[in-house]
Amino acid sequence: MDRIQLQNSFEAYFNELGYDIDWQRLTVPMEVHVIQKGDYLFQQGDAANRLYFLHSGLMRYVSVSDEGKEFTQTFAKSPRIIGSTKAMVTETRVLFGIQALENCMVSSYPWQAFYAQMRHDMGFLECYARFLERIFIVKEERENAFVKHSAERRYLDFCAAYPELKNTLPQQQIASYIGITPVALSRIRQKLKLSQG
Amino acid sequence: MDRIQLQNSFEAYFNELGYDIDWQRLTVPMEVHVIQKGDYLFQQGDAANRLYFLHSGLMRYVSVSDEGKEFTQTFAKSPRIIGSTKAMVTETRVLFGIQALENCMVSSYPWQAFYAQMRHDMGFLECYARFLERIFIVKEERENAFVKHSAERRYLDFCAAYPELKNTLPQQQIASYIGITPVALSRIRQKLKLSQG
DNA sequence: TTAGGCAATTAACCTAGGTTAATTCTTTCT
DNA sequence: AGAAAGAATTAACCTAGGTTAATTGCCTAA
Repeated sequence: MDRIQLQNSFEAYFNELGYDIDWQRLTVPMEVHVIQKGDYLFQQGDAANRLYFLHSGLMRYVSVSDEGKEFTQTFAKSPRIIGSTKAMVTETRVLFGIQALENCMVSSYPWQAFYAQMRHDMGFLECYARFLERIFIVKEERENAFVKHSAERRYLDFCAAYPELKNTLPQQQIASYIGITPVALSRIRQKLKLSQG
Repeated sequence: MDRIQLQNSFEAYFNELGYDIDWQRLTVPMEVHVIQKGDYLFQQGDAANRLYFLHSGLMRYVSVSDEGKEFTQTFAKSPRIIGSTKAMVTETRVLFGIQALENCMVSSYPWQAFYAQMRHDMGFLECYARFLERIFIVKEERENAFVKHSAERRYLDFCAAYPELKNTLPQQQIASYIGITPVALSRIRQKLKLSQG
């Protein structure tokens, strides 16, 4: 994939929402990142104030607590916008890293410059609003799950939501997405196996 | 407060962000709601697809689990936009109710009609994006708190974030915001009292 | 003024999930 | 094929917070 193709598929991702966007405005140079499985696009604590787009591959958002425990906030499957909205918007350091679970192809723009050019485009603004609405709703649903559901229920929900990841991902990562230890996940799986064949 | 004043203070809230908004576009009729302390603006399960604005008073977002336990998602202090972004945007039933903790004055517009008129205004679209960015970041911070911090730490954070509510709110509500039972909160307070005067 | 009702505290007991560590199962590397 | 490293399981024990219930304190209404 060359730069033109990357640029095209980035634009196509937005255009699919059906808004009219004038991409001629955008002259900020795009960067390309090739991330090998296991490596990080950026690490927790970096100044990652860029808009990233995942062209191919699978990544996860992972943050580490003071006590050194990993928590997986999200799995992100291409094609998709990725990055930290908070770090982009508030120019603060990012609270999680993004790690490649497969070899990944990513492109990016510096957000401030990108937004300065695109904010004059109504179609883009609406797309951006749709994007923010969506990620907000997902976060709210996750808050809901953590507060109201048991670990077992969260595991079952994970299996339903990501049937393809259920068998390919190491269980440590699944556990850290659910918010429990690998030991506890193993116990839960054991229990489920016994109770329903 | 008459309707004109309510309309003005609603508009002023947006205008303060510094974007230029042409409110002439907005012809959808505003509704006014006076909610007595303890009553609900809307209940969990309602079709609350309106944009609400809290002019005066204090409210909380409260959702009830299948087992009948209350969870307080947010406290909202005037002046502020309130309501369910998810219910507005996806036209689904709302997953929480909004209860008045003091007598409250609220105005509202039907979101679909409101957005249909205002989406052609760039200033409004940018305001809306700023709003969505902000509520997303808050949700993300809360996710973070639930996953990484103990109940004790969440209580201390609550006290720091809402010093004025700490003493006026019944402890059941504080507990339900922190995500624990009133009994557990009482225990935590006891422990803190002993350990540091 | 007192009775009734709710909020908060305290205590005793229970449970989901954490911690540590030993064991087995899988990969991968040579 | 065999060794070494990592992933998952299992078991024993621990802890934060839930549950139930009794006790106390506080407010309100007759």
